[in-house]
Amino acid sequence: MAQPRYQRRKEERPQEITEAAFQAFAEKGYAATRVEEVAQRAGVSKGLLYLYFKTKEELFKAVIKSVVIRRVDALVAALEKTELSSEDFLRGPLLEFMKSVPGSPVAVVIRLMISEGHRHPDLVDYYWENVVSKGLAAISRFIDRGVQRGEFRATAVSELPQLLLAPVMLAVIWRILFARRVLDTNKLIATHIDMILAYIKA
Amino acid sequence: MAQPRYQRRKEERPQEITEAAFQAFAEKGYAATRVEEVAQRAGVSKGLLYLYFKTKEELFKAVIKSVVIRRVDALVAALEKTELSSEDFLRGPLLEFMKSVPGSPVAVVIRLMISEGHRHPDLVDYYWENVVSKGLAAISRFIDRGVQRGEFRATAVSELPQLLLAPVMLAVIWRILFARRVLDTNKLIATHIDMILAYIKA
DNA sequence: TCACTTGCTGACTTGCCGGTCAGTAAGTAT
DNA sequence: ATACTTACTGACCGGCAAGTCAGCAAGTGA
Repeated sequence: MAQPRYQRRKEERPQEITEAAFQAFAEKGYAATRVEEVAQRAGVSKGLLYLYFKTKEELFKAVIKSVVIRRVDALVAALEKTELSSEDFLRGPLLEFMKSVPGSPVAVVIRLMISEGHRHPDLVDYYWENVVSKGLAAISRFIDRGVQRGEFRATAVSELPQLLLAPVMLAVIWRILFARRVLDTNKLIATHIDMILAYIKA
Repeated sequence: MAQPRYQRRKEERPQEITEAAFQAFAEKGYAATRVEEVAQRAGVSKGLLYLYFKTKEELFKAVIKSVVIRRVDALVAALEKTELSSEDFLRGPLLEFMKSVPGSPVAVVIRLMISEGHRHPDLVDYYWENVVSKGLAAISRFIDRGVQRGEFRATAVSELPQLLLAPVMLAVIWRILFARRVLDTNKLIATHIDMILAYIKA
């Protein structure tokens, strides 16, 4: 016996803490989550948390970044490198990606950004540069490529890639607000893609 | 001289206070707004505020309800009573309505609901029953009417009225997060309506 | 095994903010 | 005028949660 009261794990702590924080923020939002609770979930004392993160706000930023970083690049790469026809790509990989968002950590991040973005403008900038603008630009290029290949006709969609993502946004919000009310978000998104294609196909 | 220090205005106070609260919540969000600040904006002491609203939470609910109540019924009525062709109605009054949302108090309410909804489930229910479900049902009926009249073909849009509103949602979120980055939300919404029509027209 | 470094703990401090209430003065009735 | 009601004020209280720090003990190396 004489279980040691704790183990030293300098390397792993930050990730363990951000993961615990993500869980907590996802459930309660940022403002309503106590730092002490994050520490508990991470199996750590509050004091230690403050060794790794100077303030609660810094912890918040770390959480957002940890979720965001991986996600987008995969999508962008897929958009650039696919050898499918544009239509097949929209109906395949992109559709799957879009359907996955509302149930993913990204949805949590969106909620946090909407609630707390105001007070973290530098974080909004970061999110903009590393996620939103990259993603939108890649979609724009993808559409343009379709136009050049003669698969699509020239439409306003090229300059408004947001149009593609609109139902994803709605689905995310829906899940946040009305989790209990039924909405077939998959069908919503699939129908929307169908509609887009009907509109832009040459 | 001898300005009286205050005037008694029993009748007007509640509205004055909810209006001040709306402003404050719009700028800072609910959690970050101090009751004292709301009182100041309303030109009133904190104590008086607590005479009219039992708690900060009750004030919050009053604010949401005051914004929401008027709005939807007008839309629903317009959807039922219009004598325009379905296409003209979509391209006219409905488009105008949709374009107006991102800059209206409704956008603020949406933000507040997303941030704080979790902790006010009864408010979410209220919002659902009095706004969302009513509005969506009216749109569904409108589409169905178009189908019956032979203006539209039968599509999944009847069961997914959310599809129509998706770009409005995105525009609202965009304004909240990326106010400074340009997005022609009017064009976004107009193009979307165009697309919907191309998809469902008989 | 003993001296030493440092990851880690948890009780404490501090300041803020929702909510209270004793007192004050604006309006009213007589 | 004068007595009375009540809308309104603002100093105060209590609790809560962010952030601190003196001390403790897990690991390390000789």
